[in-house]
Amino acid sequence: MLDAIKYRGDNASHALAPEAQAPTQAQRMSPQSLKVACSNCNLRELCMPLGLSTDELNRIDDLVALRRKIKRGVALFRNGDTFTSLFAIRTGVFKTCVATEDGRDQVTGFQMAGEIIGLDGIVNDHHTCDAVALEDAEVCVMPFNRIEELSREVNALQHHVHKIMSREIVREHGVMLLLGSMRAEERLAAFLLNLVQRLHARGFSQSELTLRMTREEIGSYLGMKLETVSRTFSKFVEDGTVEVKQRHIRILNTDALKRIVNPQVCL
Amino acid sequence: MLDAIKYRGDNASHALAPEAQAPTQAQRMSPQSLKVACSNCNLRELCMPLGLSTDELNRIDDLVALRRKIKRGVALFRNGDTFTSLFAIRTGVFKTCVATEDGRDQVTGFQMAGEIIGLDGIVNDHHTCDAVALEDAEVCVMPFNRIEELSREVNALQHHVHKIMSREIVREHGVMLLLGSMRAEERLAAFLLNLVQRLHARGFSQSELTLRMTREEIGSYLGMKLETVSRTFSKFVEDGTVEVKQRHIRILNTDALKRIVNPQVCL
DNA sequence: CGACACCTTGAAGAGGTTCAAGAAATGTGG
DNA sequence: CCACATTTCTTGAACCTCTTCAAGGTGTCG
Repeated sequence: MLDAIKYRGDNASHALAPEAQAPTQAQRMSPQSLKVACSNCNLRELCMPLGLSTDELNRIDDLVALRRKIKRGVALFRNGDTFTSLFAIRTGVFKTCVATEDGRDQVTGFQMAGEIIGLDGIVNDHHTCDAVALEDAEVCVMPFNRIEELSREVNALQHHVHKIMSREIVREHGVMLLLGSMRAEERLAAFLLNLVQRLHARGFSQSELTLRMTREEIGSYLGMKLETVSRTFSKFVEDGTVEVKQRHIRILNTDALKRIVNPQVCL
Repeated sequence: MLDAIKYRGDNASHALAPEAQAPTQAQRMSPQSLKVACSNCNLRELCMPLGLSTDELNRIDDLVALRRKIKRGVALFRNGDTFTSLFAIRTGVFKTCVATEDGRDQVTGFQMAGEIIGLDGIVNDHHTCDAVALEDAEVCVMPFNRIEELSREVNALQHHVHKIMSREIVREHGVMLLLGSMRAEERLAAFLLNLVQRLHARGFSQSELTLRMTREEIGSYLGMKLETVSRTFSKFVEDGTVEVKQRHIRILNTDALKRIVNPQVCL
């Protein structure tokens, strides 16, 4: 499903241990290169189209108006906020969530480096969900009118924007499938496999990960109560499928997880 | 949520009783106007941007390569099919559904006149879901490369495409909320309210509708078994909230349904 | 008119929730 | 740096909603 992204970060530990992160490339460079520049960004392959000419690349650098740092727990945008920009995540993990009028809410996704958030705001010029940083984070702010302008001129960018939105639609189909037809164990197994796969695509381990979200947030995303999440983790531990130390997870048996998600095919 | 569309069809009964439908405008017109033309289409306000110049309108007419009739039960496209075009529904209702490898499937939506399907195919040039007609239907086929071409030149079209995709993302957020945090009664009530609202936006009754899908399909969409759908309908009937005669539904107490969906706010 | 798909209803059972209590980790202020 | 408050996580027990299995009814179409 997810494109096979070959990404080698210069500091592959940053998302697992961001607090211990070395200075980023931009921070280390000379003043003039402090200018925001997609063409230099080590996440380029994740959020920008491939195969651009140098001219096109230079123009795309103008897409990012500024970078913004978001402290853990703070919202990048909230339901009702005026929509102006899309955001490309540079570091950190976000959750997005929607709410009913009577206060229940639902996490609709967890987003990490290279992913784009804010697409929900385009329809009505207002955001319809909250995006909250689950750890200190940094995003590139891309004013949407600039995106539209530039994508009229750079075909690859235009198509890239369409693909990003389509990918989000397809991702949500997957979540609907999960919420509509899977049982607790299957949901959590699918969740873990998805997370670890995305982290792996970013240069991290295939078997170890640190959750950036609470059991309650996982539960909200997966449509189950936090107690059920906890119990299901415990069951996986009993079965010897994973090791759980609070938020640190080590997957001991990937195949077992896959079998849980897809009983028929894998058995 | 949904735009307040003021649409007056010339034959307001067609979606409720399509088999008794009078000839469409195009069918009645002289040969030269048989050419597919958005500028003439009585659904234009639903699927095209507003406020175009006549020049722009004429160019948009070229978007639709052809119209295609789909018999009830037949797929417009299937998971795995090569993606080439988006489809604007002229008449009829479709369901879209995704499937796991081991055969379980999940209805991801029901689409009706003026709505656009096929967006899932953009990311990987292949469709990832099936779109099946629930009754005899007709769609406008819009090759996606033409859409991209033209939307580089017509800003309103470009923005319209973005809005359509964003709207779909927001809609799916709503479904996730439903699947993740509502109970059976709430889901079915929300489903009925949504359906009747969309039908009303198309010129139909606010209180009566004919379901085009089976209990099983409703159940799949809402993440519940067909028996539970049936039982929940029966409960609504007992409570005097709706009248159910097979697939014909009459809503007797809209407020009661709203209260079921939003207990706190409405009580 | 008979076959088939679809819908309804009942009874038993499973899976997940709710409520409750305690343990572990994390953050804060002195 | 430690004590305390707070948040987060785990586990148990009772309960409830929805599912499963089963049977019969209704409607539709060739």
